[in-house]
Amino acid sequence: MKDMEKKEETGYPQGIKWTKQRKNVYAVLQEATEPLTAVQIYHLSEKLAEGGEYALSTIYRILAAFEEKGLVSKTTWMGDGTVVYELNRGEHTHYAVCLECHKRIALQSCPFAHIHLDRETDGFTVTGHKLELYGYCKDCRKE
Amino acid sequence: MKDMEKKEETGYPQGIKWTKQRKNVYAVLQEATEPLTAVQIYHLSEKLAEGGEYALSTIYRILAAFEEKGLVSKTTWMGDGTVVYELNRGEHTHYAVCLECHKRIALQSCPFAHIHLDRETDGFTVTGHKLELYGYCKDCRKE
DNA sequence: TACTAAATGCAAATGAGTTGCATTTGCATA
DNA sequence: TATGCAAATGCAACTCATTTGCATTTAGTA
Repeated sequence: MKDMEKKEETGYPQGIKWTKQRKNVYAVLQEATEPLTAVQIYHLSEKLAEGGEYALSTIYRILAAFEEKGLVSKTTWMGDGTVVYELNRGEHTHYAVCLECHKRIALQSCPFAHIHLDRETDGFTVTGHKLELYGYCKDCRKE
Repeated sequence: MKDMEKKEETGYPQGIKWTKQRKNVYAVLQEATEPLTAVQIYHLSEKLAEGGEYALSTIYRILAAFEEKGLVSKTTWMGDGTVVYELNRGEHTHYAVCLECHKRIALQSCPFAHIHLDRETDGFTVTGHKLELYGYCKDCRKE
């Protein structure tokens, strides 16, 4: 009871069992500047753990648990279907993907910010969207 | 030489070896009203073949070949990463996906038809895009 | 019609992700 | 602080989609 405040001080969302592997996965996601694959998260977490070996299946279970709690969102790169995870920070980001070098460039703003998407989809209530642009980045652009 | 015209009469794009399995895959794709998975194409082609058994690996190889020739485009449903194939008909279609029943509703038009997407992505030349809307269809909408 | 490179079938391999089960561990409570 | 148990973990085996090597067949040409 008296530890209630202490628990909140941890900075971790409540209502989850905070094992060391979960803490590490969470830390990895917080430091990430881009969505990551499960395998990337797995390697980065093991690096944080220094010597501790993790089971990949545990990473998948942790990510599934985080997703269920609304902590993490799971998406796929549209181009190739790669599944990636990122911390749910409230905003959403779209990417432009270079067809040559496969680099991803985050768009500063969502092109739909001021567009009503639901106009044409009669009967359908739009709650979200995903967008990916394709083309060539300035390094790969053919001249 | 004298068969040149006959070959063109087949209606098949030239420059590819037209085996019976390729003809069937092509026919399946032409009849399709939606992008299909490799396994769906596999079953539908076998149905067309009436008794002839196909190797699934052949279907994958045919689809890869068609894609390389620019005949087919391979994409993924963004939501779940399912890989699907469709004939390259020049136009592109976006879908609204119901989060409840997973039905896909094709949008009649592309919201970007008259929007310049490249404005904000300085240095990046946009050549294409993918969009998926999420929400609830009229049957599943919560009231 | 015969030849050859490309296409096919088959079976085995790969890679991502999942699952069952025995063991370990947060964390709530006594 | 010690204790108990539900939840989390590790491991290995499994599934599912896709790929690959290799021997055989076949379309299209010379």
